[in-house]
Amino acid sequence: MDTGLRERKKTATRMALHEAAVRLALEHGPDRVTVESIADAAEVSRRTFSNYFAGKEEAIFYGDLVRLRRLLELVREQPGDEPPRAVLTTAAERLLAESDRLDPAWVAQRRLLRGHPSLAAHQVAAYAAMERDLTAELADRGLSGLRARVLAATFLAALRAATQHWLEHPDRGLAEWVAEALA
Amino acid sequence: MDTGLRERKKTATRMALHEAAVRLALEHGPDRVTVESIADAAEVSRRTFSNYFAGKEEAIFYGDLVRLRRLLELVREQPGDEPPRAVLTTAAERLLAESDRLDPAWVAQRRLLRGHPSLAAHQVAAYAAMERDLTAELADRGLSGLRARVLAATFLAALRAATQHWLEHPDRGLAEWVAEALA
DNA sequence: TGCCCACTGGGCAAACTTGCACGATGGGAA
DNA sequence: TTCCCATCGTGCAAGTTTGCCCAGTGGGCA
Repeated sequence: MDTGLRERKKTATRMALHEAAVRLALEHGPDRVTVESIADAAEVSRRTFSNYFAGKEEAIFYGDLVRLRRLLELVREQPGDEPPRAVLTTAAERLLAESDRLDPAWVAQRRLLRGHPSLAAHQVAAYAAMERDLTAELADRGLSGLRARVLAATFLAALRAATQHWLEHPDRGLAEWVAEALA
Repeated sequence: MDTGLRERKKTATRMALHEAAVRLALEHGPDRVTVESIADAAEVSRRTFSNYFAGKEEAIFYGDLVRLRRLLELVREQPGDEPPRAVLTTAAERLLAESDRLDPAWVAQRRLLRGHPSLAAHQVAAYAAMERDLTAELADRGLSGLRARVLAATFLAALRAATQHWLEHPDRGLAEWVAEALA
């Protein structure tokens, strides 16, 4: 972490844009939100928005990107001699443990954005990028190319499915659904 | 007023620095405050502080400067054929009317800063600058150079004296003291 | 006395933001 | 269809902030 003022302000601006984008998308619906209104809400010029995000979808899904990056980090910081599947399930457990998101706003957000065509494309793209990185990480841990690819793909698919399922059946905790899906 | 984003942010930064400077001076005493601590409190670099103010005293007295500038503005916007003394007293009345400063923080601030040598010098300088501008304005209204100078000087002196007096005898309103001093 | 150290003001380059302009895109009205 | 208009992405110049620098100042201490 760079504790410099410049770096902190950039992070703050990125977060302000992300949060403004999510809030406005929830308030008015994802397609009735303009880049300009997001920039205004974040106290920043329209041009500056473009310096941070390629489009409003990217701004909306920035939270997911952070989450996925954190997951990759959790995978990487585990010892190299662990069995790959254990590494993945442990990482998933820790991710859920450190972000106890019973935050109802987050749930509402996911519910609203789910299934929205232009947004879904971006979410898929984010997962695809993560799949690449995760595959590389697993290959570094000795798996063959094919096995790494398959494991990464199925792991992320299971994660996504469990989250989706949890949104529709919040009677049990997300962690339980994830555990079941990974098994 | 320029409603542009750039201009608004500059104003916000200047105000943040001014308010941080006053707050810290009140908390820790005027000389135990460093430029760096002011900049930190305003979420800005030490270098940026220097882009706005020449020193911490200037930052502390920026509020007074704004007040004095507003007074000059109130003088200027009055019709040119008014008697000069009436112009001044009217301007003073309006200034007091629009800023009903019974704000106890402001009083505490003035009490603390009053008499502090390094600060007093700057306050005097601010009044001197205003005296110049006010003299010029009065000269534009037809007064001879000497009369303009004297009227400006006595008017500002009366204002300052009334404020000072009010700080020590807050039993009557500031407006009353000012009215009496001007008479 | 001389030395150290915190604080300051300001030069400078690099990084960042803003404002503006221009072309591209797409939806809706004539 | 064709035209209009809102929105968008992006290049560019000007304005602003940051970080690093260094020299000057003044208080405290050996």
